Amino acid sequence: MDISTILDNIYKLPEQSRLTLQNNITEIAFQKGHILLKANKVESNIYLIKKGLVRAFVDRDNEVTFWFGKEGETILSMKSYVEEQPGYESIELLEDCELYELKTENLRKLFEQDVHIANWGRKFAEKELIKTEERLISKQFKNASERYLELMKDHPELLQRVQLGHIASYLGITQVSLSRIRAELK
Amino acid sequence: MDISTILDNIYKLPEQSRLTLQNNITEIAFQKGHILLKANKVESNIYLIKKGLVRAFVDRDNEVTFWFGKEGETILSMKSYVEEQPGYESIELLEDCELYELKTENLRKLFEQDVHIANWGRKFAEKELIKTEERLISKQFKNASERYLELMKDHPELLQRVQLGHIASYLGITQVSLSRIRAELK
DNA sequence: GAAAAAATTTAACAAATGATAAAAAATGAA
DNA sequence: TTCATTTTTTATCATTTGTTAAATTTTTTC
Repeated sequence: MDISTILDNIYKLPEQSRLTLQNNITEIAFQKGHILLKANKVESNIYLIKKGLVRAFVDRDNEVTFWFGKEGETILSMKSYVEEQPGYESIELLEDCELYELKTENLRKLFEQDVHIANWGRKFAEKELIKTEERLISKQFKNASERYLELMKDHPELLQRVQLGHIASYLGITQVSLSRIRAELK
Repeated sequence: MDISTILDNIYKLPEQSRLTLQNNITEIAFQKGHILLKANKVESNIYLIKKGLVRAFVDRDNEVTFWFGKEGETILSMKSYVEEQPGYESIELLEDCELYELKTENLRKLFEQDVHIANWGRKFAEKELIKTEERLISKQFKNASERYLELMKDHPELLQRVQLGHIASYLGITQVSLSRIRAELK
């Protein structure tokens, strides 16, 4: 996926501002299995996914996947990006990935200098917020089986690309529970 | 709570920008029980809470409370604010409230005109996003009893100000389960 | 302050999900 | 392909949470 398409999908920027932003972006590739961002670390880059698939997870007693990112989506440590604090999430590449890299520091400067880029950053946060809020509500309204069906409907390709252990974790259940749910649906 | 304090707590604005924003804000009061925002309606205002307490809820078969707002916090229909689409949430006043009112339309114009206000809007969304993401992760990591203890620790005053049915709903459990949890903790 | 209404707790049983272990299936490496 | 490893499913039993109904407590209204 082309960088200008990705940027425009978040918020349509005037040509000049888009080029300014693009000038701060470089391309980089990593292999499946690579840990791109590490928990408890202030991360200094954000990434836009040109190609590939990643997951964000938190690791306490058990490992909980709470986000999947695919083509067009943005990878960042939210705490690092927003508060310049160590984040709670790690990012693992589930496939070989081609990424666009952008230094948080540069982005912060652009936010101060260019009203359009500031609004691009605002729209990005707002759209992520809506997605997160919808997931929270879904979690509160629906049982595991309904959430699984919802995921199948909204993101069927994830089931092809991600192993079920991660899907189960994302849905907030154990892998055993997910297997049971899948068996009941047959 | 003073309007300039509320605005500055989100993001410290230069004097001039803060005054511009304040010039678009009026004060208004409503009584406990008033429904401030209605689901499935494009809302044209956002509110900052000077005094009082509100809840956001979604109403399908059952009613689910997914947010409480108190002094200093911002009330809005996220979908209306972000996408100018009908929202899924209603807002009910749990106490008599004094509010600061701001027209979404005016705010949108200010976002285009003033880079500081655009960044204020960005910070607002980013901070809400972190809070929502933390709740989602808490929901995935912790059982009901742990989430209750966490709420007691982080927002003890809510338990004084909100009836337990709403708290239970916020925690994603039934009121009966919450009663059981509270009994076990004694 | 008494009666009515609303909120909270308790109890009993049902359903959903978790934990552990083992079996089966799928994937990857030699 | 074949063997080893990883992933997924199945089975059993334990725990958590839900459902319904009734009892109790608190709040509101007259």
